[in-house]
Amino acid sequence: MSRPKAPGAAGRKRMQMADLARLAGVSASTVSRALAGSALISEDTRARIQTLARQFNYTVNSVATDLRSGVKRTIGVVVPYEQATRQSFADPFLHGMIGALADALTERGYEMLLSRIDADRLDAAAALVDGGRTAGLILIGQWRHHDQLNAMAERGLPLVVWGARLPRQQYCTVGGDNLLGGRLVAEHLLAQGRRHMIFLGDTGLPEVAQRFRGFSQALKQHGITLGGEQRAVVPFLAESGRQSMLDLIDAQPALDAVFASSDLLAMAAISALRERGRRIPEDVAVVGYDDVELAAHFHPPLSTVRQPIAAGGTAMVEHLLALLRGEAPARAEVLETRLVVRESSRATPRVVKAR
Amino acid sequence: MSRPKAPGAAGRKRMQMADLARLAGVSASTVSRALAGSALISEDTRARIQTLARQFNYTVNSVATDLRSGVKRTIGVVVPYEQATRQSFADPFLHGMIGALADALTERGYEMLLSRIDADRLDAAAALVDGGRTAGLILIGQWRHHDQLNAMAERGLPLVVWGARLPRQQYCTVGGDNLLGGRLVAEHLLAQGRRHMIFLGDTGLPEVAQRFRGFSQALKQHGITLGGEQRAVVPFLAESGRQSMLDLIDAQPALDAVFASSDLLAMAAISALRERGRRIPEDVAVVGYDDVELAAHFHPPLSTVRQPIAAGGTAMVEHLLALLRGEAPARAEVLETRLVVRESSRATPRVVKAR
DNA sequence: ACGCGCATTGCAATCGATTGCATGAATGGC
DNA sequence: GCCATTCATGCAATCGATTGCAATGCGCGT
Repeated sequence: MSRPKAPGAAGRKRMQMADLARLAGVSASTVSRALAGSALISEDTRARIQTLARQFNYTVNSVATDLRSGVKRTIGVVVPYEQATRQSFADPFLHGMIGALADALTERGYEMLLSRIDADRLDAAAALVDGGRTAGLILIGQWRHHDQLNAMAERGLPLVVWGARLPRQQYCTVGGDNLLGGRLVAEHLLAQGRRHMIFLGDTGLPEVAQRFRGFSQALKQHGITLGGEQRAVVPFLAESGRQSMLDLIDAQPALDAVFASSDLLAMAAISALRERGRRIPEDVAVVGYDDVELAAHFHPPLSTVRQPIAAGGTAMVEHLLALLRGEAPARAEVLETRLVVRESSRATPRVVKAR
Repeated sequence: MSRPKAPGAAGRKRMQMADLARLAGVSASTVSRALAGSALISEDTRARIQTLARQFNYTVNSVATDLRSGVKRTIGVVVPYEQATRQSFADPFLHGMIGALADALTERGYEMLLSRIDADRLDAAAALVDGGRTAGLILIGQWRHHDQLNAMAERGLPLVVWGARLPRQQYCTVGGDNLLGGRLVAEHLLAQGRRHMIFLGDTGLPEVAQRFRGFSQALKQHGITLGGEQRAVVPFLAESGRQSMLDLIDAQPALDAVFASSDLLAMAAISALRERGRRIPEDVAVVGYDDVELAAHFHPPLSTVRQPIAAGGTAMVEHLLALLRGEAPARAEVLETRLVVRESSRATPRVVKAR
């Protein structure tokens, strides 16, 4: 007797295993095994039950399954955001990363719970695992709280983090070679004859700090020292990047190269440079970081440091699943990192000024 | 007796309510009520238990809670992808939308399960609800399967879709006014003296079809008819956009305006136009759609049709929660849609040719 | 001193599945 | 034709919480 369902309301009761069992004239155990594809069930019973299930739109309640079986097929992907700047989903890099993780998880039969948390309380993410909702965590970025991440890992929380390799690190990271990335950019810009460099990015974040270190160390080897005034600490936001760049141009009219720690910042910087009448790359060379999809279609096409995002997503998922299998945690995986040179930093039609 | 935990392994058993009850010297019922903030529990018992819970990193197992209480605090956000083109996360618009949804859901105490599905089997998303994992669904885009969405809604599935208002629609949509958007672009381009227009986008998708209709209808009112050769059916992918644009330029050298159905396509088109030596906007005006963050920082800054993404995210969540409360479903909400004119289509320094 | 009411707390059933073990039917060996 | 196997299925306990109802203890009025 199918009672008339309330018009459009959620009044309809969902069918459950016992109902299907009744329909099939078997016990719930049999239905459970049949749908799980157990070898204990005869071929025709299984077929009959599966057909019935499809007919009635029945799907096993995975909440109950998870509870009983104890295995979870959901992974928490955590995107921190800074309270102050509301910075978070702004950067296209993040977008690519989430897509890569979604792919990797889906392929392996896992679901993805996407969660935003305050970047100052990374450890709040632990509630997703403590509360039994997810089997493990993937955190995008270390932000300013290496210590919190270490504490979580020491507590035995299955955790993989996108970011930089750091001293005394207890958790597993996957990331690019930021030191190398910075160095490559420095060498490239030097080879183009640039001398007055600017660095754009928040060096309070480990990855950015390493990019800066690689950059400035390589410059120093060539006799160029980067002072504090050649560096603007800006969050990964287009508008801040543009504003900082405008200030820097006014303060240092001689600048002839900019290394931005993300493509978004690089594009914003280019926008600002144009406002001040600088030509790219003739007057100023600009290099970004990440090689997001749009970088190639920007004008001028953006030189940038490429990190293999898809491979990164896969690596993070693999490391996490290994952790969940109880394998010993890898400390850090460093992915291939290389410079992609496009128009925004190519050639220097302008004569290099004597120093 | 805390057994020594296997080094870094997942061997550690999670604490549960009964354990905490033992520690506090009360029953599990009391712990449950105390943590839920029930008025039945005395103030000091509650405080004692809550302190204890914090001390031991105890978090109520929400899988068990959901099962028993029947209320779910998780919403499925579904991002379809086209098998053929692997198109999905590519468009920055999507990125903004996911961010807006994450914000809206988090604010209201819901979690977000992000799921990718085949755009040809939108109804596969129903498994998230049928399987009890999520309370309802938010689908981004109607793609080519209005019928599947109707069937899901008729089945009583709590569902809200981002997209266009369509005839005989049984489900709730939230979206911009695509017809108006298309018309605004047409009128703007005409006002700039443009006459040879090109439309870029996959008109197999309802939203794009409406943008095209608004665009071509407005043109027709001004005596301009858009033939099939003035329209390229391309997916939302940068590389396809660029390639189609190159072909169009070669086939129709006289073109002086391009309306792309997404900012990503517009940027790719600009990139292609430049390759062929066309100046933007002097030779060709380009207008995009969405007003993604980068549009303003592109070169030249991109004219585009703006849809309020954050408001859209909030609206979708509100409609879905209303559905879950059993309220009568709204059929469609159409958001404010307006043209943002920037450099890419501004002015026409070139003398308008006599017709 | 007794009974009543109120404020707390515990017992036990329940949510919807999974799974070890027991059971019953069919088959095969001798 | 009877017992030992094998195969398929059912019973009942269980996962970790929530919640209606019963029980306890206490204060207080009379």
